[in-house]
Amino acid sequence: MQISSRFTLAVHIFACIDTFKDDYKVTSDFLAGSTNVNPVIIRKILGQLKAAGLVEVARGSGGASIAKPLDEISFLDIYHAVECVEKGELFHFHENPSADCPVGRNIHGVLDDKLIRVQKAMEDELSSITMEDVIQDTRRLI
Amino acid sequence: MQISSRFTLAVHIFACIDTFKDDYKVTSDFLAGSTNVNPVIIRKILGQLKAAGLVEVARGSGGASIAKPLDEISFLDIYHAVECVEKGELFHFHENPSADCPVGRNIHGVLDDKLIRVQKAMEDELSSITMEDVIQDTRRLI
DNA sequence: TTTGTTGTAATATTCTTTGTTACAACTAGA
DNA sequence: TCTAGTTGTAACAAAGAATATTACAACAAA
Repeated sequence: MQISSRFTLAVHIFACIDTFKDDYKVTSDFLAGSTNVNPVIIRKILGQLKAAGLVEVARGSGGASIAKPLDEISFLDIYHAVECVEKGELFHFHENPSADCPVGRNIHGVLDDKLIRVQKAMEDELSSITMEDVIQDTRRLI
Repeated sequence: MQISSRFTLAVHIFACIDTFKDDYKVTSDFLAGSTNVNPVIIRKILGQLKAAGLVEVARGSGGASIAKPLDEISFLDIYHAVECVEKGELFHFHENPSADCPVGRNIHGVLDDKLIRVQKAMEDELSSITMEDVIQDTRRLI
């Protein structure tokens, strides 16, 4: 399985808010148009980003804005905010290895630290990329 | 979403084959018992590992064996063999960003290389761990 | 008060994973 | 050759997750 598109959606949302902040009120409908994703999904993601302190959303009057300097918003912040992976565990372990088998009994003890190493390598790379990088590349391309 | 349990299952399968190779015929039923997973699922994974040249499976008489030295079987080999992630793309990109929006039009151009960097960091770490490591730790614990 | 928006619930749809049943093809050994 | 046990695979079921959709109350600004 792949990591939920909520992640790329969230990055897209940030890019839109920053790009259009001076010219448009960036609402969930506006973002739904740019991403081609249902506005309710957008609102849910905005809610998660808001809960993580990454954006502010104007209830009633409408519109979203970015709550922090772009270089302080890393991909890892976004990834955690939108909960792409349950309980923070990248690998789905088979649930009930047999306790009667020497291998089944010890497979968690053997594997867990290795899986965490892999996950950490990925998260370290995520934390090295920020929305500042994305916005600079976006401006260059537009 | 998490990475399919086929990955941890495959590692478990290798550990079982190596541990029990001298004392038992390691069949899909045997492995189903150790992992607590349906034997048909086990056979499907064994089929994928066989297609990747990592194991041999005796049709008819039954039983699986490991096809290569343990230190030449990396987690990345296994991960690719069992196709945990479709098309090798770790991140699921939202499908149809709007071509009418400057951001939607360019989001792939901006994001793709960054996502590949993250994926590569993970795969590099996967390739640094081998079944030899797993077997040594398993023997220590048993 | 009107208008447009957010937050959220409820439900539907689609997709993927995993489980299950069934059985033909196969191999070794009696 | 026959038997017993196994693999490979198809077909289908069940469960779970992601995403879409509809609906509407709460809200804020003009």
